[in-house]
Amino acid sequence: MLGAEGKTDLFSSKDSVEERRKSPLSGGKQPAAGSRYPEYGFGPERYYSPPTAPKPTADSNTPCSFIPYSPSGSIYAPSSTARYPTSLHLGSVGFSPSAGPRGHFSPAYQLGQSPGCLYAQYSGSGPALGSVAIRANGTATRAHVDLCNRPLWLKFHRNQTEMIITKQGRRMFPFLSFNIAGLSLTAHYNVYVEVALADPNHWRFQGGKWVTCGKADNSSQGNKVYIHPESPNTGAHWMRQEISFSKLKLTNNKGTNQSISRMIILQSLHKYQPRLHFMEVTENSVEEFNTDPKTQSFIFPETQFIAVTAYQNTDITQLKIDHNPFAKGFRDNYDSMYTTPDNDCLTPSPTNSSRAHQIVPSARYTMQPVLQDQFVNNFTQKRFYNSERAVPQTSSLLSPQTEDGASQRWFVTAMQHGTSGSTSHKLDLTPYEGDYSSSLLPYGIKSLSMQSSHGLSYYPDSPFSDMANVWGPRAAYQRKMTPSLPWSPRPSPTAGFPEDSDKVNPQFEDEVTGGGLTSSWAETQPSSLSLVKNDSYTPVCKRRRLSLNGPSTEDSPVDIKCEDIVSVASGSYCKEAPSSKGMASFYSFYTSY
DNA sequence: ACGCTCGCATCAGGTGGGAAACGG
DNA sequence: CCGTTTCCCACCTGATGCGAGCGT
Repeated sequence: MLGAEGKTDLFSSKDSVEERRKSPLSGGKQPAAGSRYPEYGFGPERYYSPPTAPKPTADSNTPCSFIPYSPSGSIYAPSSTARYPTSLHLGSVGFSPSAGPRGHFSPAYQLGQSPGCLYAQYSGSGPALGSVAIRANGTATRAHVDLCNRPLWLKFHRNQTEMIITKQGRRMFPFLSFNIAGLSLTAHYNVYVEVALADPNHWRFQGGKWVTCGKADNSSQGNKVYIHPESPNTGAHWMRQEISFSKLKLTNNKGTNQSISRMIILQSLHKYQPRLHFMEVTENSVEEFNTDPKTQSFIFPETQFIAVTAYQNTDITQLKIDHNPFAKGFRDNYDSMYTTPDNDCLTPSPTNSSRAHQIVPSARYTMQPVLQDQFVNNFTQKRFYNSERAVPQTSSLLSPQTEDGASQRWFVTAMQHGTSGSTSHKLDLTPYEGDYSSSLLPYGIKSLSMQSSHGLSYYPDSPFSDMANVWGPRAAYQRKMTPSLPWSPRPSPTAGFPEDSDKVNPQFEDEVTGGGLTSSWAETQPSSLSLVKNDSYTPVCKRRRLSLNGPSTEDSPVDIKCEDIVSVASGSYCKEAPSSKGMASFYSFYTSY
């Protein structure tokens, strides 16, 4: 059930967006380039949803004006608009057996309606939204989106994700990052994220729990949309790499003049649901915002969060500290993290977790399910992508991408029903319980944790910039290209790199098919990783608050192992690199820090 | 001489903690 | 009074510029 959440299919095909807009920082027109990914998709019969969505209201200030199709469920429509019944939720009414229960790449569930509110009774039973966009020519275009860092999102979601909002704007963490497939290669799209109220309540953190406290302030004004700076761009472009919104900032400053392009204005203590939109545009309609372009929208319930000006739940705080590189200075020392009661999954090794995350290659290229973290590591890319872009998707017995899908459970631990009190808003992860023991590495592997280090790129932007160095113009343009005017000529990233299709597609295919990972390397990798840890770890005590929720130990072993798995998987990734030079770099890297 | 790579230093910006300020 | 917001701090990452070293 939960497995379907990682992948969502559009639920709204033809959507009139009130604030249809073009990015001022548009990318350029790009000749149709070979897509790295074929138009993967599933039969329309499985994802069909009403192609004709109701026209949105003209209330541009209302997030819900973007929501043409109510079954999106998780978005709360302020009473003022009253377009969306609060009882809507995502129902799991369809299941794709062909895709298999593979977690990240699990089949999408068809969107359905059923009693209950998604936001009020989040069961996680049918988060994936499916639908089919009907093209003008009558042929259905199927697009589906993967939430790249879904495992990390799930970690946060278990504790009710909180996002800091500040006057100057605070980046989201985890940030939104997607992979999409199924777009028209040549069609142009604007990609943007909208953050809408997820429910009608005002929330308060009380007694270690998030509880509702009155009604939400529906009068919220201000920008709720963040347009991806590379918009507009071709479907080929969007499908080529992760679509990252790492620069998206959240603010509570309604007076900010940056809000339109860079910030989304939210209200503290309100629950929000980010939504991804792909708006197909045509050259002729670039400046015509009154046209009615096709818009495909996606919702990932696990990205729901409560906006706060200060963290309330210390578990969330710890998760942020453990996973956000910019908060590395707040990380506790290794020993305490493994001896204190709260060394649960939320606080895996500051070292291994971060390194593991860093070492994770772009989810785009393979280990997405394994790599539960946000980051794409430029270190990894620098050292491995150049020698073998086809990454080790195939690498490891540790990969969650096992065909049986059990590995997915690695990244999802049991709900802590008693801890946050917001269980009703959490994904029901129980289906993932019980399989840890059979699929996880020995705890001892913890020793393989790697010291988090510096100089690593966490955000997709950087990785790509590094890839630029390694892959040449194809990747280089990703970063070096400056936001250009709409439709400005842009090099075709794939045109000059015919190998892309050869190397990347197979990977993607592997993802889809649940390509297995070789296990041989896993037996050897630990030693090197252990060495790393021993050499690099330096205990540092930092202040740390204790969670009001108390230790959540039930799943800690799982997460710990999970982290380790990532580390090991990363190692496998390294080993996969055919270049001995790359390996040398790898080892020197770890021994030097 | 020129171009390239590498390492270092610097700076901008992101992070959560904690105390003070604010407001109902 | 209490909950929330704001501000400042130390710490960290990442981008950039510069110079040294090396090869052509």
